[in-house]
Amino acid sequence: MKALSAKQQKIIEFIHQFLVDNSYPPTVREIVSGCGISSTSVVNYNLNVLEQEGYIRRHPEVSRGIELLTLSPALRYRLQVPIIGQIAAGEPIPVPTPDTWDVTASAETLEVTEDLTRGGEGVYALKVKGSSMVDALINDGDIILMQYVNVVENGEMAAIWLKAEREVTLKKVFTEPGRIRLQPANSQMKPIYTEPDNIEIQGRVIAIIRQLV
Amino acid sequence: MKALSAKQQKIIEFIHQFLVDNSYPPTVREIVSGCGISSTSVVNYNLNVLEQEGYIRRHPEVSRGIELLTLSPALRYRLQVPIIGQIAAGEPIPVPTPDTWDVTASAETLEVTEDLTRGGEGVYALKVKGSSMVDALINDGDIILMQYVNVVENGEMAAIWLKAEREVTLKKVFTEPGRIRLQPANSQMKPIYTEPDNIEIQGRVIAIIRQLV
DNA sequence: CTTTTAGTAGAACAAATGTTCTCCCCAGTT
DNA sequence: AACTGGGGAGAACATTTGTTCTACTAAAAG
Repeated sequence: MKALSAKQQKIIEFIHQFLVDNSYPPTVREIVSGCGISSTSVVNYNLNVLEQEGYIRRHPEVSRGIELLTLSPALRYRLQVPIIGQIAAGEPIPVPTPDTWDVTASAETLEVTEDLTRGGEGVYALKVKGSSMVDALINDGDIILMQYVNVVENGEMAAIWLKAEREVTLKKVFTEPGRIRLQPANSQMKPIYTEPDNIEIQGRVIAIIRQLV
Repeated sequence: MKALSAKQQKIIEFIHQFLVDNSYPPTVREIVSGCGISSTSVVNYNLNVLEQEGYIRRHPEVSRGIELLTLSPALRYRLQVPIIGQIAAGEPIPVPTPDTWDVTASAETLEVTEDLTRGGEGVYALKVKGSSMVDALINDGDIILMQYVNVVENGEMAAIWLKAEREVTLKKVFTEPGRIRLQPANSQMKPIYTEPDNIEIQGRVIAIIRQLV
C-alpha cells in the first residue's frame, strides 16, 4: 500500500461519508461533484488506483459497485462471530471447522465490533457451561471469545486441555524451566504446575462477555 | 406496520442478504431474479408497499437507492458508550451528568453493538478498579456496562451503595419482607442481608466485558 | 532536449436501471 | 352477470451510470 495522493484520500473519505449518509455507495459522477473533480474519467482513474492499492473493491459494470476495504474505524463492519459450542470442565472444546465458520449456517452468532477482536483472524465464541471456571472469574452462561491458535505468549489466558486430568481449563500460561505454570485469573488462588507434555493449547482467550439483562 | 405478504418478506430478506454479501443494495432487476419474480414492475409495486409500511426507504431515480430501515442486525449502527469513570469498593460510582453523555468529549468510549445494550437508554460504562468484586466474578480492569436506573427488578444485578458501610458493591438484589437480600453472582458465596434504608441503587448492570489481549 | 509517466479533460457509447403504461388475472362483492 | 380492487406480466422509455477513447499538461527520467 503506497501513500495516497490528496485527491485519492479525499475520494476515500467522500465514499465513507456518503456511505454513512445514504447507506449505499456513490456513483462515479457523485464522486465527481462531491470531491470537486472535473471529469468522470479522473475519478475512474483514481478508483482504479485505489483498487490496485487495496483500498477499495470495484464491481465492474455495476452501478455504485464500490466497496470500501480500508475503513475508517467508525464505519467498519461488525463481525458475526459464530458460537460454535460450549465449554465445560470435563470435555475438550469444539474445534472450529471450515463449515462452522459459515456464519449463516451457525445456529447462534455473537455480534462484536472489531476493536474487541483486535482485527484477529480465526475468532469464535463458546458458551460456558457450569461453574467450574469460577477460579478464572468466569461464570455459567458467560460467552468466551476465542482465537484459534496453537501457541500463546507467556502470560496470556488460554483454553488448555489437560491430558492426564482429561479436563479443560482457562488459565494464564507461563513457561518455566522444565514445567508449565498455569495461573488462575483470580490472583488469590494458587497456580498449578504441570509438564509441557500434559497440556494442549486449544485457543487464546480474547475476551469474556457476560450479559446480564 | 401491517403484516407483509410472503413475497414482501422474501424481498426484505433478499435485500438484507445482498447487502451483507455485496455491501451495496440490489437493483430492481436483481431482486427480480433473486426472488424469482417475473417482472420489474412487480418488484417496484412491492417496494412501494414496503416503503409505505416503513420497512425501507427509497431514493427516487437513484440506482440501488434502497435503504433497509428495519434492519437485519448485521447493519445496525453501533453505539459509543462513554466510560465515565471507575468503580471501586470504597467510593460511590460516578453519576452520569449531561456532559458526560457527550461521547466526543468523553476521554474513553467503548464501542458495542445494540444487542448488547438491548437498545436501552442511559447506558454508560465503568472500569473496575481493584479486586474487591471477585465475589461477583468481576476482576480488576473489567468494564461494566451500566444503565442508569433507580429501581431494579428482583434478581437483577445492580451497583449498590451501602450507606453504613460506605461501600459500593455489585450484587443481585432481592426484596424480602422487611429486608433486602444481596446475593453475590458466585453461587458458592453467602448472601448479605441489610435494611432497605441502607442501600441506594446506583444503576443496573447490563453486561461485563473483560478484554484480555 | 526528448521521452516517459502520472494525472487531467471532455466527449461519446453502451449497458444498467428506475419508472411508467397497458393489458391481464382472479377472488370477492354487488 | 357485472363490477371492483389487489396484484402480476411484459414491454417501452428515459435516465443514470460505468467505461473507453483521444487529446492534453506537467513533471520526472533519460
